Amino acid sequence: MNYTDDQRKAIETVDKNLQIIACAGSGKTQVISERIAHILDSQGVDPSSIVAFTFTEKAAIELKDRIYGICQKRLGTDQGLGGMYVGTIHGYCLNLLQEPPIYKYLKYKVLSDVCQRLLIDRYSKQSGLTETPLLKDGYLRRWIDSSLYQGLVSICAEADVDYDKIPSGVVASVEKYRSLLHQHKYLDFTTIQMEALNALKSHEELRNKIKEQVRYLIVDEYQDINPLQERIIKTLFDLAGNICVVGDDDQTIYQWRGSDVQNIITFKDRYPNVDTVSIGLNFRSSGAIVDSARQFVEKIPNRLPKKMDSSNSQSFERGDVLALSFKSPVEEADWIVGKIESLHGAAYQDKPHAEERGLCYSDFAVLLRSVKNDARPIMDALDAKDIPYIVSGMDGLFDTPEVNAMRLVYWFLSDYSDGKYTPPSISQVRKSLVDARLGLSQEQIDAGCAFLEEKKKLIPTSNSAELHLQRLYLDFLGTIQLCEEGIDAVSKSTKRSEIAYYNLGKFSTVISDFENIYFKSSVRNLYPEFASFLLYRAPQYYPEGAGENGYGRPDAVQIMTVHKAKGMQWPTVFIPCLRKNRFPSGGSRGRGIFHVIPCDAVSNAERLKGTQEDERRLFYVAITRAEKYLFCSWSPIEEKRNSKKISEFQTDISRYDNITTAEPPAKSIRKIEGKQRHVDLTLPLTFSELKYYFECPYQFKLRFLYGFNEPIQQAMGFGKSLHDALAEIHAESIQGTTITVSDVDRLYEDHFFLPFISPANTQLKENLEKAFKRDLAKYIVENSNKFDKLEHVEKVIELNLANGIVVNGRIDLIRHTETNELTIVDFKSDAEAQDVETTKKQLHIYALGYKQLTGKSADLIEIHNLKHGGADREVVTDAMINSTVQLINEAGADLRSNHLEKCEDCSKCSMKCVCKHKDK
DNA sequence: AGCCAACTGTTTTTT
DNA sequence: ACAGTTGGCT
Repeated sequence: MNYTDDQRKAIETVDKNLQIIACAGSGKTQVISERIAHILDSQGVDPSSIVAFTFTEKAAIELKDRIYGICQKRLGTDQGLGGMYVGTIHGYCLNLLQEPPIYKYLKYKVLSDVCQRLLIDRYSKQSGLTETPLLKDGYLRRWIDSSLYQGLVSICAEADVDYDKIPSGVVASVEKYRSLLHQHKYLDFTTIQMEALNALKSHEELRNKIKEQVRYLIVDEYQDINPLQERIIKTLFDLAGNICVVGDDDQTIYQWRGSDVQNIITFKDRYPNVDTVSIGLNFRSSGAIVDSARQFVEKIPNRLPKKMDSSNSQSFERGDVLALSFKSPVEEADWIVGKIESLHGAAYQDKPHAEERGLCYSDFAVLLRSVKNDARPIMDALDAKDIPYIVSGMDGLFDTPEVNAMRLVYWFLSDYSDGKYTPPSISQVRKSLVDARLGLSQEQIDAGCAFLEEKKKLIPTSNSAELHLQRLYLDFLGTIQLCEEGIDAVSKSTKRSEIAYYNLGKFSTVISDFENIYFKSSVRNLYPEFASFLLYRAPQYYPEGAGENGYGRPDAVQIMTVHKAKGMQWPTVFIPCLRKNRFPSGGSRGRGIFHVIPCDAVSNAERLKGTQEDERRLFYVAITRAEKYLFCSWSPIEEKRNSKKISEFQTDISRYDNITTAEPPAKSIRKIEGKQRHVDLTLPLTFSELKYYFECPYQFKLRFLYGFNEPIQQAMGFGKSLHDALAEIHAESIQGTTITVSDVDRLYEDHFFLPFISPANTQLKENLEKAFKRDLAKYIVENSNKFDKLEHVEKVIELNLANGIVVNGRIDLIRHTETNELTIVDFKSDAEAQDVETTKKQLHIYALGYKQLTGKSADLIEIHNLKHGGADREVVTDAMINSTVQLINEAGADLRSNHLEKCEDCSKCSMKCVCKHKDK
């Protein structure tokens, strides 16, 4: 590959600290990958001395893939590369907290955004929510201000905050929230980083471990780092000694979420011995687009100096870049769809000298400031012409008929009413089930209604597990004998069944989120709480997502926000709806965090409110997504007061020479056969996912593509507790500590945690406690003679297969036998009813992954049953491993083609309620 | 130019 | 829920 002088300098500067300013389309990922390969190659360092942070998990996968590719080609091997850390800061911090020498956080669970808000609301007083005073007067209110409070608790930890300026009531509330998290053993995304920073600063063992291991720190998207993350980076740098940050101050788009562009602007003043390289040649877009983008972004004051040029990899003809006005959104949408039709199939070269191909629907993107508010007319226009599209970010899961029916089901069961809503009758529920067009017969619906009426009677008095929300959901779907194939029968559109199942699966996820927090409520209270959640809050928490599921790349027009589009590119980009108050955004009004804390308590607080400059950077990101065709447009919405005027950005770009404000007369466009752009898509899988595929491919689909979940059980956490205790035993043994039966009580205190057990169920709790101590003691007695032969605990492996499949997993234990055979060990508590054959496949994958990581082959695999003691042992052979690899490859092919068939044996399957056929 | 009632409502990643 | 924008009216 040929590099420009600047790119080459960026790649080869490894002994000094480095700041790379990478403009849009400048080949940033390639340069970072090449630089990392260069470090490995020329410095001869161990891959595990490299830590690279990316902004998203998706970016991490892409970067890793690129590094592996280069190393394989250059060094002829990818051995050991799994030891490198390439991933998000969050992921790295979580690893720090859950790997030796820290054991405390093993039992902690990461709280998702939705669950965090549920927790805050459920414990509205203990979380500090309703005790948080406003600056004027009054307090934050339950349900209404919880998302504000969520923002507040993160800002307090993530921003540079002057606590002296924050009202003491607010400080006390945030402290209450943090102790609530600890009490329930939760980590939210902010706390992960906060605690990791504390550990990095004060845990000497951890500091030594990192100091020994890490040499090179690389931070991508450095402009979107928040102050807390910067503190983590600085602390790591002090231990590692070398840092390279990559970013572009012009593309800072997450400042409203706390990222601070000052980090990149002042980087060279804050770190020693820094070289700066600006890579500014744009290989993506035509000269006209790059010129326009440059003119547009140069109006921002205080930018880092940089040159921006186009390599002219796309030619420009007048008319390729337009800024148009229309009379109404409908007219605007119709024009867009017309343009898509006229360019569909147009001959296109992805790069100079590349083979020509015809443009496909997936080569068109519609980028919006607000999908929720502006996507509708465009979707309607695409629907009218039967053009496939994918929208991301639309609300409306709860507007779909099938989810609406399920919401009525729970509303009916709960009998929930308040000033605004009264519960539906069974006939309304029946009607909603009919309207959902799920292919149900009269008899099936009758059976379902009878089931509901019967269960409803039990709710006020019973606390049976049968009545927990998820159990009842699956039982109800089983009673009406729902099956995916049945749905097509009533509908002509073939996709209807997948969409309905996807939405119903999402509803199962909604229940899981809710029960995660509310599981211990009595059934009597659970239902009304859930009903009010479904009525008031859930609709805003969950986006409609059908369409983006699956592992394939559908040939469809993409409709998304500019934020989502960051890092992507298309031959053709539409940026419509450029109205005043929309783009640049008029901003949000109403109560915000600065009604709770004063502005001057947070340094650089402006950024959190959103400024014109931020909007300008966002628009710059939008236009630089286009390769050749860029169509900006606007139209007034007559009936909306604030939507009648043109965006100042549209006016601005209309002045530029290359931009044409009226469409030139149509020319004939040469069309050839369409072909989707080739992209190597890696397919990341974890072993726990793959396990379900091995059991039944359709079950995999139900769980991971649709989102169906199993009911929560009170004993959940038992196997995990044992597992965590074993991890500590082994890790401490490797350190030379002698572990004996006398440690069991301490291990019990540190690791035994059952998040869902009801306090009333003392019998179960006692039994599990005893089982925990007994199993652990038995294991120590039977195995402590081998504790001096351990090699690794909880070894992370990443298995890369030739066709882009990457399997992630963790090996419980690796040790030697008396005769020095290398053994891969896995522990099963009796509660985990995993089939032995499946476990063997798991260990074969681990054996292969271990070989890829270390070059060493395992001789044996060993499966321990902790309840009964003893272990099964088997010799590892190439034939066994090859047949497992074969199976994974088949799985990959099936996943990519969405060909996930039902298996024969449903007897043990917990998903059979939503699988079995009508006639069985 | 200044006043005021009517109107209106963003973006989302992180295990 | 609330506060900034808009546009009609003085």
